[in-house]
Amino acid sequence: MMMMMMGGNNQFTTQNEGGEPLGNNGMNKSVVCSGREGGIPLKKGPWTGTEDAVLAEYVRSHGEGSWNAVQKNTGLARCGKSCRLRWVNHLRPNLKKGSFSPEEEKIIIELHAKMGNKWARMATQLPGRTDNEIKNYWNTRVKRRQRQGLPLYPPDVQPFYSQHQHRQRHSHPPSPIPSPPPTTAPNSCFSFQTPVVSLHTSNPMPLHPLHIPHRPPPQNFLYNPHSALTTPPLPLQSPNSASTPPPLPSPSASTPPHISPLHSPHNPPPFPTLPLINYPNTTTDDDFFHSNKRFKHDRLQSNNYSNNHLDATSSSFTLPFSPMQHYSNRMILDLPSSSRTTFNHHPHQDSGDFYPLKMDLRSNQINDWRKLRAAALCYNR
DNA sequence: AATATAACCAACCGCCGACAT
DNA sequence: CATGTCGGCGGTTGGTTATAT
Repeated sequence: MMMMMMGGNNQFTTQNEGGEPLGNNGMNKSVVCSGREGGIPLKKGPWTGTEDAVLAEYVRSHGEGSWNAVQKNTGLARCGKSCRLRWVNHLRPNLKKGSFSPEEEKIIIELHAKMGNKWARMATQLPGRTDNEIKNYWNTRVKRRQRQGLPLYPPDVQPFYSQHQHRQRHSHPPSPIPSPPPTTAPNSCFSFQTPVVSLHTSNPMPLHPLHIPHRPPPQNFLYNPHSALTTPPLPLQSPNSASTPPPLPSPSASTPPHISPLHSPHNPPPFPTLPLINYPNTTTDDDFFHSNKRFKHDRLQSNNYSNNHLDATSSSFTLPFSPMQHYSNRMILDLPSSSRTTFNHHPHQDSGDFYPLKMDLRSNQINDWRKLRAAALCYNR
């Protein structure tokens, strides 16, 4: 418990005697997962390692799907949606972590040019990557390119847009930036709107790296939830950008120009917009990325990661660490995964491959998360 | 050293379609 | 056929960290 208080972050799990969450974290808005199932108040916010272990063990035993059964059968105070998301984005095997490789980035750009914001579909083309990762990457890229006044797509990538828009999933504009309603402006400027396309690729979903059969409902193993605290939110920032680029020609003669919600003769964009493709003298992606300090840093981290971590494609290794054993011992640091602690972990001394207590640290503070995940999955295998 | 900004990331929300009842 | 449930998807939010000023 003392270790919970350590570190550069003052967020830590607090709970009362019954394990009822006292504090909240920033994610804790209105409850979408009904908030309470079977009398157990559902927890929100960052996952702890213990919760991860419970979920991973459950999926290992019973297979994917029936996510709502997780809470019922394990006592894990998470709604089915949350369990599924956690599994898909963090716990399932063969997930790649770390920065995207240049090749992956190129693929993402090409895929986005082809299919727009179809993150899940794009993820099927990038083994080990999740739609959330791709989405985050793209959104960051959009912001960065906009701020830099650079085109979203490199010159060799031509966005391909369909004849008509797909259904709009939401009534509100899907833009990360407030924008006027779409118009029929003939010229296509940089747009945050989803350029939905007619997909030529009907690639089937690749086989799941870990084929987990569905199994009948399980025996229960109960779990005691915990909670997290938070800090107040920060104000949003408005983007600033470079000069307005010249209008672009339609991507193809057979397809109508992409309609930008940011550009209209009647509703001029509230801020300069970017072109969808590059101009002759603009910086290429690679130029930009390699002049980007954060990018270099990420590459460095990525290299370190690949040097210090196991092969992402490997899903069949074992560790002395057993998450469930750890869980059952209840000798845990059940910090929320948003918590930071000065955990005495030395990446260059990992050769011992023993990870005490880490199950209950935030996932992104666990350097060898893949090992941890694999350990959870390989337990008792 | 302190503050501001950018980038990254995890997780939530609402909507939708498929399916069961 | 209507309704409810569940799982999936895309958009968005907000916390944390790294870097710049």
